[in-house]
Amino acid sequence: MKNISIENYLGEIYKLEQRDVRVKTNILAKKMDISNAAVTDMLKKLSSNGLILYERYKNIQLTKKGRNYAAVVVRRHRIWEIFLNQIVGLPWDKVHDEAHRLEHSASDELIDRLEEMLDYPEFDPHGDPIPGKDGSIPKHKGYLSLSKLEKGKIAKVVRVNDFDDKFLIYIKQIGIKLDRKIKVVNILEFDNSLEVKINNKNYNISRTVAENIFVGD
Amino acid sequence: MKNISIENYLGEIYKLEQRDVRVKTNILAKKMDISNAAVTDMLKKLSSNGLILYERYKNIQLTKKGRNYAAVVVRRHRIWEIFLNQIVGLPWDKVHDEAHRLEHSASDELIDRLEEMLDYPEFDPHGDPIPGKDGSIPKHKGYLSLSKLEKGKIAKVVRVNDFDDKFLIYIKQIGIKLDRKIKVVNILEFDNSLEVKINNKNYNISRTVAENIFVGD
DNA sequence: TTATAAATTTAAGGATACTTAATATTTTAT
DNA sequence: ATAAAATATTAAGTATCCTTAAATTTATAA
Repeated sequence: MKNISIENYLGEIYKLEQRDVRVKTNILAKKMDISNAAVTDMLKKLSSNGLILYERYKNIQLTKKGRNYAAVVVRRHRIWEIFLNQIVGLPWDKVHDEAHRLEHSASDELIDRLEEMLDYPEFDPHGDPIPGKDGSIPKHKGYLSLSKLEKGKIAKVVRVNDFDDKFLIYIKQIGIKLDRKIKVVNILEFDNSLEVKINNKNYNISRTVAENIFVGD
Repeated sequence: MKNISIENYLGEIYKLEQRDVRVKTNILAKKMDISNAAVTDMLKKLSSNGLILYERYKNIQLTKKGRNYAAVVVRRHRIWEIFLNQIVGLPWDKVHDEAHRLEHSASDELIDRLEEMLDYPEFDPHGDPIPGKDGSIPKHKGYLSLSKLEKGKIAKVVRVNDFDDKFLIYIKQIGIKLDRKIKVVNILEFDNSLEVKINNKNYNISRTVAENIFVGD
């Protein structure tokens, strides 16, 4: 039987590693809203199961075995997200939590069937890649953060960070969605915020917001 | 947060009550493949939560509160079953187990959305009724067990018991599905088995099989 | 450099939902 | 009616995954 707790830890670690974040007890505890002590306990368990490399007080890393398993978990999650968005019609900002609960419950056969229904998508509704069965990860072309896009340039949104519903609701409200074109009109020196043009309207967005939006060709 | 274990117990008790089966420790233990002792423990908990009426060594019964909650659980399960069967295209004999895992994970909003997509169905793929939000239970017309149908009569299948995949696979293989017409050609005295006509072919089915198939007008 | 802050781990303990073994009660068959 | 069988409960214990508090280690900043 699937160990839901282990799967959740692996998924979180995997997503952090993908973003090149150093994975530490503290971060995991905050992500999962549990105590640091609980995380330490579980890290020992993951380590003894050969899923992570772990030394006291050091950063942790997935082993090959751990990464393979984690990719399966993340794959399930993202396929559910697309399914809920495209087939069921749930809005962008609702699919993450729902998929998080469903991701441990579906059989491999069901996930495969959903993937088939969706015609083998490469990216989920937030632009996050769907790991293949072999663990391979699709890449966006010309990928960079909106906060790094030069003044005057235009690019299209290919991914947004999905860890905060309120953020998603906010950017949806100003017209940001996948494939939408954005122009950086100006970068304001005094607070580093950006003036951007979306759908022919100008908005001022904070640097923090821009850092969580990613564009590509 | 939902207590999955409690929900599973309530669902099982509810389904037994619907079939007018006396609900006892033993039956629950077998259904859920756990020890009698574990069931006794949980019955005390359900009782102290006001979900069942429980006295040592006696049959148990859902309270109003317990029945309302159980109806929600069963409702979720059966809506998932129909969704998996009709929208996702899973076969008859696969949907039960899959739905059982998914039934605790979906939000109320998702269940409502699935129900809407399915155009508010009354019965699941096995013919079991979907409890309404108010706990009301749709009824089949002229409902009775195939084993009670008189010799020479024809009726259509409206429900089959779903507690055994192998049973479902067997009856599917001889052409039995919902709305299919069945004629009782003969009842064999020496073993009470039935000769039935399905799709213009004759089959001999055991009394046990017939008892798990239900027909109506 | 060193004091302080932050992060991490250890220790002790709690809730949940199981287990097996022993005991108690009810049911069934003679 | 009563012995045997079946069922149910209690008791003791386990695994999992959390908690808080105290101790340890690492990082930061004066």
